[in-house]
Amino acid sequence: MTVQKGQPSTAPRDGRDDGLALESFLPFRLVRAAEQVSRRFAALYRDRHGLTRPEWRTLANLGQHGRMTATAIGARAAMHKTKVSRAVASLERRKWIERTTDGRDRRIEHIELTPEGRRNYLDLAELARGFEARLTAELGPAGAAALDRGLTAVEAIDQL
Amino acid sequence: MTVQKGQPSTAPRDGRDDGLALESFLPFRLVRAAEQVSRRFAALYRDRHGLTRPEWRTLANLGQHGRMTATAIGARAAMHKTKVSRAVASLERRKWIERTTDGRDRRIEHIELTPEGRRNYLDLAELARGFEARLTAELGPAGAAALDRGLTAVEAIDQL
DNA sequence: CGGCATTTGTTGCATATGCAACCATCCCCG
DNA sequence: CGGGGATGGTTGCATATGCAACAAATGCCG
Repeated sequence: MTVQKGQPSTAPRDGRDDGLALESFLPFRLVRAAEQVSRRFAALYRDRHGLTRPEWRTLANLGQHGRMTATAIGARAAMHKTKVSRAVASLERRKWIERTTDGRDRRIEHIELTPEGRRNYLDLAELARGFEARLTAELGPAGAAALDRGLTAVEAIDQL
Repeated sequence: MTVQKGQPSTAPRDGRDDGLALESFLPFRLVRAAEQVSRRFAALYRDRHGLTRPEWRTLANLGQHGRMTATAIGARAAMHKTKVSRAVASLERRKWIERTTDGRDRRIEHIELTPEGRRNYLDLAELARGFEARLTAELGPAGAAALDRGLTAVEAIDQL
């Protein structure tokens, strides 16, 4: 059987130049790698404290930077403002954070860890450092260095 | 003010060895890079054909490999079987694919592109190649090569 | 032969998410 | 002053997702 002009068959085209090899397609590989790593790390803080990813990221930012507004958290954590809003509400219910309305501009809320929140942040930070160390070890020195440079290149892109 | 032993302050700890610098934390960077790239590519096929990501991945696999089962699609596309099931149902409603129950094992369904499905696959494959070319150009030769090696290292991990 | 475990795929359910609309507040200027 | 527009944050709604339970079919093995 021969493929006719203008009547493409539905047979596989692996390797043909009009198709696509998904397993080497960069966006696919990037997402799959991110999901693989992220799921494993997320399982750690989920099992330990029942945190979601937006909550973990919010906590991590507050632990690192101290008092912040919700907008600032969203910018640093690359999260949609609704995610931040819900994560902050949840962490407040846990009493891991406190809000204070700004005195001059009452739209703004300053968010801050409570002592309990900080304790849990430090605990999770240690968990994170350990995870990253194991990950880096698995990647090997060359692999880890390459990934770092590759991600730096992606981070430098602001438009496609 | 001094931090007391056993009474940690809630002040920022940027750079201290008991905290975490999120902006250099590998899982975070990986997820953020993946989301940035993936969102832009997803916008292309969403605007062009109204496809979701599971639908795109299913189509890409069928286009590349020809007739497949749902399980095989899930394995290659790294998707949960419910995602595959729903994507297949949706593509079937569009008449881009057809199912055939296997003669010997009637649990198995063979899934295959229709001619219309193949046309759209080829169209999207071209879109994908163009996107990847632009992405690679933005990364630069060194960045793209580093990313490739880094992702290869991640792909080699099977356990943490 | 017959029952139990396995495999393939679907669906109910609860949660997570993004968008858009919204409220409250503030700022800019005419 | 005062109204239009911008900003900070929350919420309703529709969709997307994963998990667990499920049905159907098969195969293993006593």
